[in-house]
Amino acid sequence: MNDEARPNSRKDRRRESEKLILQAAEKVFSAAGFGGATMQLIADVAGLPKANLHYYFPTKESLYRQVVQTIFLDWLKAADVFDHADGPVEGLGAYIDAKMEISRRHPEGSKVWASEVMHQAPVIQDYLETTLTEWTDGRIAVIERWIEQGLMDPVDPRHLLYMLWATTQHYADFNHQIETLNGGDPLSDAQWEAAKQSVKQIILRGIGAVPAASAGELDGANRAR
Amino acid sequence: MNDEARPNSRKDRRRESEKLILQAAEKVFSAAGFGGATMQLIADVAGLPKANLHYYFPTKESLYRQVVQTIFLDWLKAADVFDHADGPVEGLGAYIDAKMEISRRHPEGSKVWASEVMHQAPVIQDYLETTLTEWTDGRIAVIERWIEQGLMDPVDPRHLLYMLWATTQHYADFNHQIETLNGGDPLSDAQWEAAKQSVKQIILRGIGAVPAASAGELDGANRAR
DNA sequence: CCCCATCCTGACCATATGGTCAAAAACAAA
DNA sequence: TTTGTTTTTGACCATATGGTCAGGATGGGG
Repeated sequence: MNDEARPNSRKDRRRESEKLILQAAEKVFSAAGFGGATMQLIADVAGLPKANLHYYFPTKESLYRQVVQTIFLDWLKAADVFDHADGPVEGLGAYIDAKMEISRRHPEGSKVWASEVMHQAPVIQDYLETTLTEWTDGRIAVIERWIEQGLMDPVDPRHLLYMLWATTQHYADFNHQIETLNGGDPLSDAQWEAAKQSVKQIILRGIGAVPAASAGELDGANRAR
Repeated sequence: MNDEARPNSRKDRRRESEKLILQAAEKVFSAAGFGGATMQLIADVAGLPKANLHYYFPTKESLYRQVVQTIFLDWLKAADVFDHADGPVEGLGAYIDAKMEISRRHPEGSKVWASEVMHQAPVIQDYLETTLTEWTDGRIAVIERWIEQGLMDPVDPRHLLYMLWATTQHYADFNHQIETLNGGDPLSDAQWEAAKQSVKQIILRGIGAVPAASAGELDGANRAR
């Protein structure tokens, strides 16, 4: 009976309830925006009485903050693939794949994030100024190194990053528009694959990316434009 | 005295009032979303009593619908540059320039549009299904012709369009994030120019675009990949 | 078995909001 | 000036919403 490691400790159940509420909240916030979302609707989606939400999250804003925070952390984690790569083809390719996958599997989170930023980031401004700024600076350094190594053309790293964010997140934030233009159907597996390939192809070609493998041989040979 | 052509006819004043309200509404909707916007705040921004808004626009939703509609029409008009071009370098280049300029001058409109689409287009779904679908199909045909003429690589036109929308609108929808990452300052003239150049360079290079001028000479010579 | 902390919830409250309305003001036409 | 129409607006209403609270249920530890 007790071979199962403490199935329902107090902390566990609390964590489960919080998670349930957070998931419902993410759905509702993503579908209606912060202003349009109601605690009642979130409660209905979670299958809990409204007062129960307020037991775990004292205010609507605190709940919203948690949702946005969680999304941001997931986003950061997925961005790690950037580092474990020797060159832009591998690094950016993996990054695009990872972000496209997120856009496909969790479009709600992306929408909440987009909405938050569009509204002047009222609750996560500090994240933008600290964590995101640091992360961005780090990635810019990586890209600049790739440029120096002749692995890609000299493009403004900042705008390249914006382009990566824009294109990948577009498939989440505007999925409704994309579906409508697709005859009302969600993208098929093949179509998602095509989307990934298109994005990777255009961007990697657009920056003149060279596989890191060939770098060892050529070294700085193709440094000049 | 009457050399001025009927300065204040009834219709004129009505149009002016409507315009004033629509502009205020665009600001507020863009800053707070449909759900977060209040008629009272729109009225304050417009400098009119709230009841007056309801004289011109019976409901909040009708006002919102007008705002979105106007934005969409502006967007369509700007997209015409696409047609008056012989090849991708000129056509897509001009299109990117035009959309970047809109993102810079009227980020509010772009945000309202993004918000509307993110929320499943509750009020302009019909536009997506009719006008936007037709416009998209037309542009896809143009791009396919360019590909046939060997003016660019064979890329999926649909995903290319999404990429154009995503990258250009990103500078409007996420302008707050971009400003934060820019040290809290808006992009300077030079930075906007750099953004435009980066986007154009990467995309045009990414699709292997060739100036139409060289097409007359080479014709289909470089058709194969 | 009892106790106490944690958890749950129906009922309730204060406020904000979209929208209405009747009366006044403005104004063009006669 | 008079008249009829359009426009303006303060006061008002019904409702929805975020949040509170007191009392009850639950369940682990003694």
